[in-house]
Amino acid sequence: MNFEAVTIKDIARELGISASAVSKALKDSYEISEKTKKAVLECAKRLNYRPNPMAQSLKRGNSKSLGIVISTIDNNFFAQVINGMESVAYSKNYNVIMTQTHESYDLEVSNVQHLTIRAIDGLLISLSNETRDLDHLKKLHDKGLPIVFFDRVTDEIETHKVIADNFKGAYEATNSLINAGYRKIAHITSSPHVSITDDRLNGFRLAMSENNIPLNEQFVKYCLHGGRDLNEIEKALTELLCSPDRPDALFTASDRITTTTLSLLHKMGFKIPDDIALLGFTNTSLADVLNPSLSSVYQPAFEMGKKATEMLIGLIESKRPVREFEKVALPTEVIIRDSSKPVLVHK
Amino acid sequence: MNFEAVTIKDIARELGISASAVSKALKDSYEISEKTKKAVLECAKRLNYRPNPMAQSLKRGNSKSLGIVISTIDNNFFAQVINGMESVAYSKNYNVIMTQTHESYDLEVSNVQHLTIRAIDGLLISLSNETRDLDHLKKLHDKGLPIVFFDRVTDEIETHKVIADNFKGAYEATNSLINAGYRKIAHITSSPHVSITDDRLNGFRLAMSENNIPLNEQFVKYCLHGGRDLNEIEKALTELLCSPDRPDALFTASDRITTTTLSLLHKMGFKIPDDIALLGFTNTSLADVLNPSLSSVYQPAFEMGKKATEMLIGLIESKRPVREFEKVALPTEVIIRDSSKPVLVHK
DNA sequence: CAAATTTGCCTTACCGGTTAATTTTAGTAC
DNA sequence: GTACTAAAATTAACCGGTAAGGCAAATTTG
Repeated sequence: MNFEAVTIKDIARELGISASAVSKALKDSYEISEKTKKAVLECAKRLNYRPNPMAQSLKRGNSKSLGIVISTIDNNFFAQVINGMESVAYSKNYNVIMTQTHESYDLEVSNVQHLTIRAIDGLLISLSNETRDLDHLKKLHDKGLPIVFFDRVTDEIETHKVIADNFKGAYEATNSLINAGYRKIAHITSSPHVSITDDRLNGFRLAMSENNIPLNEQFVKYCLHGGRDLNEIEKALTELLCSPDRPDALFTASDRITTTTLSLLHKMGFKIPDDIALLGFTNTSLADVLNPSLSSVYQPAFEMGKKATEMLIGLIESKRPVREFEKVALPTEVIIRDSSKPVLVHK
Repeated sequence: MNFEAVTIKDIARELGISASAVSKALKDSYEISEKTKKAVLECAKRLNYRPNPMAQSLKRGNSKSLGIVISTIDNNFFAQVINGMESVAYSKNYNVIMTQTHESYDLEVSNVQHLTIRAIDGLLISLSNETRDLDHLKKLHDKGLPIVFFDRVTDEIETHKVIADNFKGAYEATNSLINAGYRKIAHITSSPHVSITDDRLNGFRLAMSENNIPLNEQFVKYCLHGGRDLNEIEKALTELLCSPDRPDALFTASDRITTTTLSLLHKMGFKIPDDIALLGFTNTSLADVLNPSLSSVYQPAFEMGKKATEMLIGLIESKRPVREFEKVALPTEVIIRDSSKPVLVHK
């Protein structure tokens, strides 16, 4: 069942020269005469010769591929990030190998393992919601594997990082809810101890305190699996909404949580924004046509993917060890739609 | 900048035996004594030895990776397909390398080229909307590269294929519109000469003719780029809706076309379903919470990815050449929501 | 015209792992 | 002690491409 390829030896045999002459001719080496070069090039084209990448990798000690670890691809944000990564990688002649953690620490460890076994030249990773221990990554980083973190990052490993400006996005989103007249604002977020959770929560807290609105700590709900399973969001919503003093607005902290919350609110029969307003992080292009149109914090996902990949390839191809690392925060965009209409207008 | 690994030679040196003894011990060969095997295994574990996949690939002549060609990953349908592919590939120790055509024939050719240069063991492909000429794939197929088509397939190459039951999905969807009281049904679809376009159009036509509803040929609109660019859908909609005898329902043929049509109808100020009903192929999990909730034909995307990958790995690992090929059609599901409510109820 | 240099190509070793062919070692039989 | 055999390990070749080093022929130089 294999699909035999033309090798450098076939060309050598055809022209009656040695394999190394062919190799050198193909690299336009000064050691080879113009006549021979021309003959080799012609023959290579005629036989449709392609160098075997595995032989090259083995010899050179690199693989020209990048590993990507994300939670799941079926999510607008990550799909757009990968889109950006692929565009850069492809243009620089790398390919990408993607794996999903589904927010599980164990899967993250085994995926990272799997990827490094497969010989990647560098790693692009957004940590799973469950991940607390970073040993699996520290070991690789210490051994010299270039790593760039994006989205969910960590301070424990010194390398390049690309995030959205989560703090500012959350701060502005919360302010917009406050300006629209909402006061009892609840926040549904992912697992604590994840970078994006902290940043977004801090932005939320600052906006609240700057406006002198006391924050009911019961109004901050964590979803340990990042909203991967519906039940945890359902539980958070039930706790928030089936109480006498329920919030008048929800600020949700991730793509999955936001869209699932919208679905559940529908199912539970809440009118948005009359019964409760909703504003959340999401990258769905359908925000405009949701019922109601959904106010959202949009992250420049494609750019994040591009930037992270450019940084990683920079690390990989750097001649000298890199000592200075960047942490880039890309601007988010808060877009107000009907799901957080001003209170005065509709009440 | 490289990240040196433990090799079989390190183990050999450590134990004072030859490299080949180590290799054989690791494969539990009968030629090696139990004592040596135990020592090798212990040492391999201690040094955290991992065989170099490129060396193995070079020797064995395979790469344990599968190429995937899709139009774009930022699309619920394809994201779910890839999800399914990844799950199977990963469990069978393959990795997947994904590329996007963005519906361009040229990109399809260059991506396929790029993938085969990278030495894949097999190819999973959904043809681009632009693709008419299949020479680039025929050549590879003739050379023995295992290929499985999914979603957008072709009759010109004999191999396994996995599709959704597009004909039946379209037939049932159209029938449901007819049963709901709509008569002037328009169909917005992708490029002609693409398998899914034909199948869906035929299902549409059959339902119409079985119900003795004459089909206005002006009511079938093709989008040559599969809805990748907004303008072509906008043009189709304008032509359909800005005419005295305009349709009372739209049946849209793909994920992108359906969601974009919904957005545009909103923007143009049409009330759905009062002014015009909408039902289309889409895999978005947000169908329920769109405005209005969107009637849809759902495709088992995850299963499609799984099935296609199982078939491909079957081809790759088959000892004897495969002569009998399957074309599997997975059932679609038509889900009626508010965007195609019965006419009597709301008019 | 011989010596020195350049040109152009070949031989060889290597990357890391696999495996056929072969040699060494240990054990048994006579 | 010799002959024979089975067991255990080694050597060598290979996968395809790369690159250092070597060598013969052609060209330049004194």
